Amino acid sequence: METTAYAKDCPSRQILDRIGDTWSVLVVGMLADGPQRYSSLAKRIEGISPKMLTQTLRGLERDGLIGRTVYAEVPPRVDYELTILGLSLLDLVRALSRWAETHIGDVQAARVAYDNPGVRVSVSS
Amino acid sequence: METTAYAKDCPSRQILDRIGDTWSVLVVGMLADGPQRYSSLAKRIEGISPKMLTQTLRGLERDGLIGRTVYAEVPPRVDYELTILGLSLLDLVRALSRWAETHIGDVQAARVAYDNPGVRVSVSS
DNA sequence: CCGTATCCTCCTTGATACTG
DNA sequence: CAGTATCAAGGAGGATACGG
Repeated sequence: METTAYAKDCPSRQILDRIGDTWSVLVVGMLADGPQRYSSLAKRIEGISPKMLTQTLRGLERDGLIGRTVYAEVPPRVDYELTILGLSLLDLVRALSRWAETHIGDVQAARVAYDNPGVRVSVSS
Repeated sequence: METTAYAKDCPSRQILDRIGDTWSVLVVGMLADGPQRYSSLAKRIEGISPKMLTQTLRGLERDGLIGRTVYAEVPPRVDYELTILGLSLLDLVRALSRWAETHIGDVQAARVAYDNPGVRVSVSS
């Protein structure tokens, strides 16, 4: 029952959980372009609901990956930006992207092979 | 509705999905020690159910990350091992671990700060 | 403008019993 | 030994209406 003492404490798992989260990665990617407001992020990240956007931003802020600045203006204005730590994570995400772009071909080929057992490529007779 | 054209096609997302998966990472980590049988993995990965183990192994196999070898013996014997591609992914996972170990302190400190607003560290008066 | 509150649905996972 | 089949439960996420 108590199962995975591993999953909870392990630093890698905590980071993986964040990095494995779709919206978090997208938000960090967007903020790579510079500080942005809530509404800007909402518009640019297609398909995200206010609930998920807020939830994602709070999580990233809590982990010290992004900063949140409230301007005392009317109408209200809130900017989010990457922290140094967030920029460092961005590097990591980009390393991941590089790996993905390099190897996705192999993965997809493997999938095709797995899904079509016994089929030879480009051999008709 | 159709939302994220992004999420589905993007190579990064596909790899992230795999890497973000707890059991997949654990299995890959176990196989870093060399080829192993199903039962060995089941025993060493605490808390995993046969269903999830099989499901995870199939997924990794389909993506070309691990190989599966069946020996015609009695009792049955099946070995799993990392492929070259799987070893490459292992490198990536280790890079992630390194980042995590390096920065987890910052993240945890940020969390404490976030969860205890206004509290100053080590200042009692 | 920047969110929060609510409801609801699906999907993943877990537990467990069983088979080739 | 190496899985498969089945069922139930929980939580993550989407849609949406409303508040400061």
